[in-house]
Amino acid sequence: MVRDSARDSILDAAQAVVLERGAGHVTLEAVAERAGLSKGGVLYHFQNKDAMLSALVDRMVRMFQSVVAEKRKALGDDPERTLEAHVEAVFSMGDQTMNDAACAMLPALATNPVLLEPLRSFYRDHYGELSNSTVGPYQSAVVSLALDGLWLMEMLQISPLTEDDEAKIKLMLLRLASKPLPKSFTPN
Amino acid sequence: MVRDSARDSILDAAQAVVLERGAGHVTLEAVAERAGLSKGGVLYHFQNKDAMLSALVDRMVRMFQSVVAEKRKALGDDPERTLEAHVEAVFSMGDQTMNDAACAMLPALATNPVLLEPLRSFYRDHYGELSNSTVGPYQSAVVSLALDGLWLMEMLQISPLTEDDEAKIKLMLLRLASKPLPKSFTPN
DNA sequence: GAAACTGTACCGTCTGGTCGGTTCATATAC
DNA sequence: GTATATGAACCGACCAGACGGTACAGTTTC
Repeated sequence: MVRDSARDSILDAAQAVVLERGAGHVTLEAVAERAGLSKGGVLYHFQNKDAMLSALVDRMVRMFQSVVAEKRKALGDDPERTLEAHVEAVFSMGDQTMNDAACAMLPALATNPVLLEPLRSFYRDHYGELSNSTVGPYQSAVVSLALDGLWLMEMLQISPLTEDDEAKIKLMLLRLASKPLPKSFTPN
Repeated sequence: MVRDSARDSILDAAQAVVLERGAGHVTLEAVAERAGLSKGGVLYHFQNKDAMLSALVDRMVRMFQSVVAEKRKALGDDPERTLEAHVEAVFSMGDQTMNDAACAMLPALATNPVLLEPLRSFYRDHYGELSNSTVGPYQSAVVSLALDGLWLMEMLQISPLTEDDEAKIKLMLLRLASKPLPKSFTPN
């Protein structure tokens, strides 16, 4: 994880602005002020606003990918266990980082959905890999969707789940990610 | 479902604008043009922009609640089967309506997260009810989170799932919503 | 003719983006 | 070792356009 300090501190500032004022109020001036420089300074580092928002999405996707890769490595780089790695990754991030992820995606979604392309491509790859899982594509999808649901809760800041709840849910998801369900639960 | 034709057609137009130009480009003028009247006309029906976005959220939450209520009734108004009703409701909506729901929430999220309060209150109630389910709170939560995940996919327009996939997933979720998992999957 | 509705003109503000500086550290020349 | 030059980082004034909102006049409906 290499940090270009100037660019990264601007992106950090942008996320902070999302958190404090909402995704629709991410202006160049607001970001500049939060980052401790002027609008001109921000535009020196990013060609335009879209480039900044795009970088925000990009950075977050890469970060998450690296966490997944790390967890996958810890599980022996077994393609059948990618889903487990995914579950581990999400829960290892914690609410804070999950919120950061939301703050990175929301401005892009608000101003120009095209900027979410890196995220879309990530999801395509991810769902593509799910067919390799021990538990089959549909059970995998359910687990994966539940993780996304957790993310949505964080994004809209409406999660009514306690940490204890989340720990229990993690356990259940880990088992659902590694052990096929009895036939009475599966389609066909 | 009572429709105040003028107000509702403006709200429809607003959702269309979200779909076509993105949540950040929902301006009074754009909505007016799409609805076939002028900005003044829109502002006659809604005190200001926030009121319009708020009405958008409100309408969607009420719509979804009524669908859930309908499905619950069809299942005999059994508190233990509320979760099943919820699953049925989500899948009965289809991609189109799910997308509409996203289009109703996104502008509020972008301009003023406070406007999402009706949605938050809905989720609080919903998760409160989950403890009554036959399948216990954690399994319920997993099912519910998966539904939210589906919604998120639609919201970010990144769902790589085919209709066939979704049908299979629905089946699995319905079973997970009505039959407790074997002990080997549950915490404790 | 009153109430409901719609259009038009306009104002003040905000925003993205441009552009011509300024600072300052480092490199090069002599 | 001093003078000159270079380039990266950044500032701040400014502009054109978009936006939310107001005021008010006109139209339609009953």
